[in-house]
Amino acid sequence: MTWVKPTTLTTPAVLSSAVLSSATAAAVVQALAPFELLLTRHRRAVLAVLEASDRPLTAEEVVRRAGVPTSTAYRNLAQLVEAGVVARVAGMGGGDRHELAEPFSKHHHHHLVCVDCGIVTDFDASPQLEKLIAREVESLRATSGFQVDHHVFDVRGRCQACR
Amino acid sequence: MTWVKPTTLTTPAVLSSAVLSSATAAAVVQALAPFELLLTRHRRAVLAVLEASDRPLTAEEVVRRAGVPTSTAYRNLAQLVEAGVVARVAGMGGGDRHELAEPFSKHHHHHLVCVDCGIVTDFDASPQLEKLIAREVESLRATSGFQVDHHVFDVRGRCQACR
DNA sequence: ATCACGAATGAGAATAGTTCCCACCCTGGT
DNA sequence: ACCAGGGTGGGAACTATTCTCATTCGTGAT
Repeated sequence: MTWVKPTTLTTPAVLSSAVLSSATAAAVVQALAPFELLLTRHRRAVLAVLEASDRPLTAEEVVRRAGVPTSTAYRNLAQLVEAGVVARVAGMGGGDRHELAEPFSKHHHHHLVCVDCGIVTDFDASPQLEKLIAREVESLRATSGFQVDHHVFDVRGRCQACR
Repeated sequence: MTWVKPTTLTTPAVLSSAVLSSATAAAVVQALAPFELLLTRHRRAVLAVLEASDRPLTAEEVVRRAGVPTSTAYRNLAQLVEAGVVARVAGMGGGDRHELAEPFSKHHHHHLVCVDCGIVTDFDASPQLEKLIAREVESLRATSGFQVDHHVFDVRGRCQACR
């Protein structure tokens, strides 16, 4: 009996069950175009798990949840960050974390980082604070030679589970 | 002629020229005591270069500037962070950065992080913003189960050199 | 001073996270 | 069907960090 090549991956093996919302997909395609990047099924899977998660994910978590090979996941995450579709959140061990960049995610938010387990959860700051931060960032842009991309307001401590 | 052991390191070879201020040293000794950590000459050298620097340093920079062996530098930095004498600042590549923790450094400040070269420089936020942040953190402590250690307000972008 | 003992050291091995390499695959255009 | 260009994936290579353990140091008691 001759060996037969398994069915090609039109129905990929273990890819994420999460599906990228079509609105996001459309916006992402726009954002990727200038970089000559296509929205492939792997990139779609990566973005889908990020969109589905309520907190930023490590590269390894993305690999597991999206069912994408490690090297592809890293490459795609880096390219998506480059294109501004994904934001990297600096963690304190266990690697950096990733989430959809602000224009593509639900809304502006900040992070609660557990210094023990490294888990990052989201929270909203008061509008007052946001306004004041915006003003501060603007004045920094004016006075320093710094080209400001964005700001980070993270709170660090110990989550309930780790206490 | 018999071999003679070289002079012991009472005058260490290439250790940092920076000297830890005696006020800081005294406070550090207090802080280390509960952890059964001594203020050794290596730890003193590490703290001295951190105190002398106007920006947070990577572990490798500490190794070079303090003239301390790599494994010792990492071990000591970790212990000093544990004891709350040193603060780790999450960078975005090229490794985490370290500075004296707030009670031991000159004053409260925030960071300007270059996303290209990773250099971190310090800046002060307006008192208003600080006040508002403090209030926000307090309400977080109250509403979430989170035990808040401290907050991070960093601004990211591109430094003049990298533009 | 000397001793005893726990803390500290340091060279290299071991790990974790990430990037790189490169031959092969897939898709869209002709 | 063929070609061109981006995409893929397994593993090697790299980098930052932690671990291991025999040796040395520092401090407090004698």
